[in-house]
Amino acid sequence: MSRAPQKRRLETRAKLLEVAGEIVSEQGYSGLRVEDVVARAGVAKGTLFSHFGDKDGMLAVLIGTEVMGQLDQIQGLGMPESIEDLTDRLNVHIDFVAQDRMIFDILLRYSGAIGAQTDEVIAQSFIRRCELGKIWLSQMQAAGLVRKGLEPELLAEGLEAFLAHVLAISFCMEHDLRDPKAALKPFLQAWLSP
Amino acid sequence: MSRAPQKRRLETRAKLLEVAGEIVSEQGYSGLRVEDVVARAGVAKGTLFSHFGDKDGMLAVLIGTEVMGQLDQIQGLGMPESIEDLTDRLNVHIDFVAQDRMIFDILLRYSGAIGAQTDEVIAQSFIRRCELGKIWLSQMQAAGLVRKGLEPELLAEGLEAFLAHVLAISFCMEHDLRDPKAALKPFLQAWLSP
DNA sequence: GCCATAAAGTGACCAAGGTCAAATTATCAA
DNA sequence: TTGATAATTTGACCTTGGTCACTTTATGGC
Repeated sequence: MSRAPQKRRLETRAKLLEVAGEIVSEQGYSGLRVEDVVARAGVAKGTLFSHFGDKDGMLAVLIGTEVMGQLDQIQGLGMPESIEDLTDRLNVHIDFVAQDRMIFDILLRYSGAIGAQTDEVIAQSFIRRCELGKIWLSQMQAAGLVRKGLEPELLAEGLEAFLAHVLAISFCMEHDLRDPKAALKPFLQAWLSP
Repeated sequence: MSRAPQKRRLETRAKLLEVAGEIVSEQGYSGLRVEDVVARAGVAKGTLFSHFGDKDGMLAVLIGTEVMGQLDQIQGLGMPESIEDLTDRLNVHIDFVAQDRMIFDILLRYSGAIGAQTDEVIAQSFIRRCELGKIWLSQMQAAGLVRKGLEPELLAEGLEAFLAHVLAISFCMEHDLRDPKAALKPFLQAWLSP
């Protein structure tokens, strides 16, 4: 018979994430190397992979946690009171995604069906993110505004794809993020009907 | 002063793509190794990287070429005559994207702004793909049908993201694929207005 | 306390993408 | 033809993510 994950394992996991977060804040996501993480955390390489599957898995948790933290803050403020307010909040995420091309890739890869399966904490993060997306969308219905002066190619592309992602996933949320198959039909109908 | 790329270089490039295509058809995209490609093509590793930058760059050209070929075929048939016809054509792409998770990643990464910069041939491919997406969308406005029985997680996810991609990019096409910034505002307005 | 068993962690090893200084080949002017 | 220069290719070497048989540590029943 199997036993629940023990205290030590949870501590190791937390330590790995803490160290990874430190390195990211020092050198950015693209400067994050598995070897550095395990060295600083004082564990072996295999340990990291036994916790997160692969490097991207760990990044997904890191990024997801950061997004989740933002959502907690933003949602704690209640509904947006103006377009400017809404735009500011949207920009938090746009800036985050624009930081590094990798962030968007990881978010996309681990969101939706697959992301929801990997980690319960992250799944909740994405679900909340999608709920926020819906709120934003309904708020934006009356406006259609977005911050001007988006700068480099990276930002433009990240924004474009990020929005597509939010749009797609906000429809999945009408049904169940874990079952995009079931969400597909209403998604198409809503989009394709006049 | 600089000289134009010479015959030999173009032959080497063509050989690499030909060999890579062979290996993909034998073993799928995930079975494609740089070492195998250069070995079969009879060139050194560095040559491949000097041509395509990285492995994904070569894959983008390969996949882009394949997509472009499909578009040529499909567009050669003229406008779809029925929903079934349209659905069949859409399914060609869905099946293609569903083949391998990697295909979608590459398509996404190299499409849009960045894709348009890497390779003129590929840029044309994406532009035509987006044009076709618009045609499909206008055709589907009256119907909202899509093939049932989409099977594994991979397919569902690939489809979801693929659609999001088409949706976003079809709006970019209203303006200029190379300038998603300019396309963003109308994209949002069209989507968010009642 | 002691043993059986499961959980957690280890680190040598591998795979495969990517780099780059040096060698080779092609081109052109004199 | 030949020397200078640019284009192209080479392959030894490196980096880094990822694997897995094995060791260590914790837990629960007796």
